[in-house]
Amino acid sequence: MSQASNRLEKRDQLISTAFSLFYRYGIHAVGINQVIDAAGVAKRTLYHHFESKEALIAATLAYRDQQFRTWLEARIEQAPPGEGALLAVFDALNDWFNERDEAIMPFHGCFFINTCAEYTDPQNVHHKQCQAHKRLVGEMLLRHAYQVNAERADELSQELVFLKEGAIVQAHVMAAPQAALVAKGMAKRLLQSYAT
Amino acid sequence: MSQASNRLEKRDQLISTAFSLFYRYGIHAVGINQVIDAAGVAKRTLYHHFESKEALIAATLAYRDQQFRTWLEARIEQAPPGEGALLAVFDALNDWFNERDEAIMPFHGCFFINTCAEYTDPQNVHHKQCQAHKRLVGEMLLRHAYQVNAERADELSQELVFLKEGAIVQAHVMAAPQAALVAKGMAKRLLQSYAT
DNA sequence: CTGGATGTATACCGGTCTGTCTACTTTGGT
DNA sequence: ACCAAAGTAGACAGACCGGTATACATCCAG
Repeated sequence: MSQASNRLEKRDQLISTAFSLFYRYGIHAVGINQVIDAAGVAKRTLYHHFESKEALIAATLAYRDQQFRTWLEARIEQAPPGEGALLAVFDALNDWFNERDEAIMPFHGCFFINTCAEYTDPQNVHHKQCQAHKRLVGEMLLRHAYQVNAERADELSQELVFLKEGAIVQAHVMAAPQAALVAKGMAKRLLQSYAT
Repeated sequence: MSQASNRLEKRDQLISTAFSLFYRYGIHAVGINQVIDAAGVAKRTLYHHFESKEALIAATLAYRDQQFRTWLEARIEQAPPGEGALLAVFDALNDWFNERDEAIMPFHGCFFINTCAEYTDPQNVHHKQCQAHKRLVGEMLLRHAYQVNAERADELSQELVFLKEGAIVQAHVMAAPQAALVAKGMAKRLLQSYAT
């Protein structure tokens, strides 16, 4: 057993526990005491690793950003490049919504949209961090859109983002896990109109 | 001066004040004391009209549901029926995002999406109330979609809802008020493919 | 003209919030 | 073997939470 890392893992333990609680119950609704109890860690330890709750929130957003983009990138790479890759996004969403992919379970909406809902001011630190995440995901789609239609890649990827966000909201708010399939159908027709 | 209604208006005053605060800062972030201070009302008065904060939240959601649907309905009715009405939705969104319509200012995202983000469990009372609102808005679109393509009205309205939700999220999270125009462009092409 | 509904102001209750502090233990690299 | 880093448990501070209680004022309908 790696005792050495056991110590250093406390930080990650706190982050992943905080993420699970924030994601499920919302950030304001979860107190620091809940986090440390669930993580099985002393309060002092939390404040050893993080200056404040704000810092923990920032770390949680960074953690999820990494996890989510790594997951989506992997799902896309398994598909054929170009159109296949872009449609694979919606298959990935489908598995996410239906909690069929362990790597990204469970589903309680988009953590970043949810966080922006709690910090509605676009100038807010956390809101900005969510924007940065969405920008990176958008750029990911853009790279693949480039394979489909280089001249209109910006347009195409932007429109696909709309379908993606719409699907996530619909799946969460309406508890409609089939939303990804509707969005995929729309995406297919969109791709046809962009085919070169 | 109508002193009689002055009394009865306190309830509405509380609701509209609570809405403004909840909408801007999130529900969990706003305390009951903030609400009564902003409304200029005694705490006893709040608890005379509402059993609890939960009850105030419910009333706030009902108030916004009414306000929003009345506003959107009016905006749609001003446009020619059928396609015009459906496209008018996106013009309305455009004015909302850009805070050009006093009747619906300001813009901090969709109150119902935001509330679902704070109460992620679809079984939660408030989450369900948000679903009900979205269902009513969806039915509103459905009625107009029926004028465009009676056989495929369900499909069409559902797809327009995706564009609408996508636009709202994009406008809020990315602070991109032009999102409504992108969505309108997509909607136009969608309507072409549904034209009878 | 009186009584009940609605309002005011303010103190209070028990609990929880973030964050600090004390005092002690475990661990691992040098 | 030793010391700094990282950990533990838990009390504490001061603010704020939702909600109740007390005591009194205003208003209007029967």
